[in-house]
Amino acid sequence: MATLGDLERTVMDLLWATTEATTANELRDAIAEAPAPEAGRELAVTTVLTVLSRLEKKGLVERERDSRPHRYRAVTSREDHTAELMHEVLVTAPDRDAVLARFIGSVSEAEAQTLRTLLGGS
Amino acid sequence: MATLGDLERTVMDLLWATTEATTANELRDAIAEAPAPEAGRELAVTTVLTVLSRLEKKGLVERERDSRPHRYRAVTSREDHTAELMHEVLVTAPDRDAVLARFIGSVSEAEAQTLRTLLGGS
DNA sequence: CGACTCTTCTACAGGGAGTAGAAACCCGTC
DNA sequence: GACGGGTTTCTACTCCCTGTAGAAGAGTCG
Repeated sequence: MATLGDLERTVMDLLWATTEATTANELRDAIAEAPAPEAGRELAVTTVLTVLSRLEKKGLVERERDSRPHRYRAVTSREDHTAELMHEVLVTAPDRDAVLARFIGSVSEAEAQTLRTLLGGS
Repeated sequence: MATLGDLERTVMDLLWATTEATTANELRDAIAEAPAPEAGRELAVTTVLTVLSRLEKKGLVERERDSRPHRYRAVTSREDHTAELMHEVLVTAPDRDAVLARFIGSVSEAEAQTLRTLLGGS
């Protein structure tokens, strides 16, 4: 299961936040001007590039190699990725129904309502 | 998010498979005689003890310190643990409803049915 | 060609996990 | 009360992942 480091996570969050393909330099700047938790981290652009390469290897990011400063974009949306992770976790247990039962117990009422709607009648 | 290594996972699987508190030696033997993936790994008992200590530190395992060969047991059931992990993953995304929508799309029909039942009418 | 920018290579430190030996501990027995 | 054998704790080492970045290589525009 692809687990992300802090910086990798930060980069993915930025990529997920936009539909535009982004350059390493733009990401570098975005990280520097980020809010609270990431408080102006002045990273070298090579650092960002290394992280992007690793994310690419993990299949989370793809790059446009032909545009001059390469541009990167997330392969899947954050929602797809998160849902996929949840599913991966789910299938690690033999008794999935039991897991789902506990899981349902842990979500808010609003989320439960969302689920009812999603699951439709029948 | 407490992510487990291979051996840690193997140990947890064994502890989850029984309600009995188990000793390091018993675990060592169980691993050696395990099926397919774990094909007879002859570990030193100290190795198992180290892993158990780490699992204890992670809060996944507790031990009976007073019984002579210490006995270990899983703190939560596999199902609880898995459901908790799923929830942790879910809350990493800002748009949880969207994640749930994707998630529902990824489960089997049988599981969807289970969810409908769990969520009850209304 | 030359200067500048961008990318790739290479490297290192720090931390988690697998693995286990050495040392310390506990208890029953001679 | 010291000895021996099983237990537990300490310490350590390796490997891999992640954060971090410099040095070297490559592409581009004048």
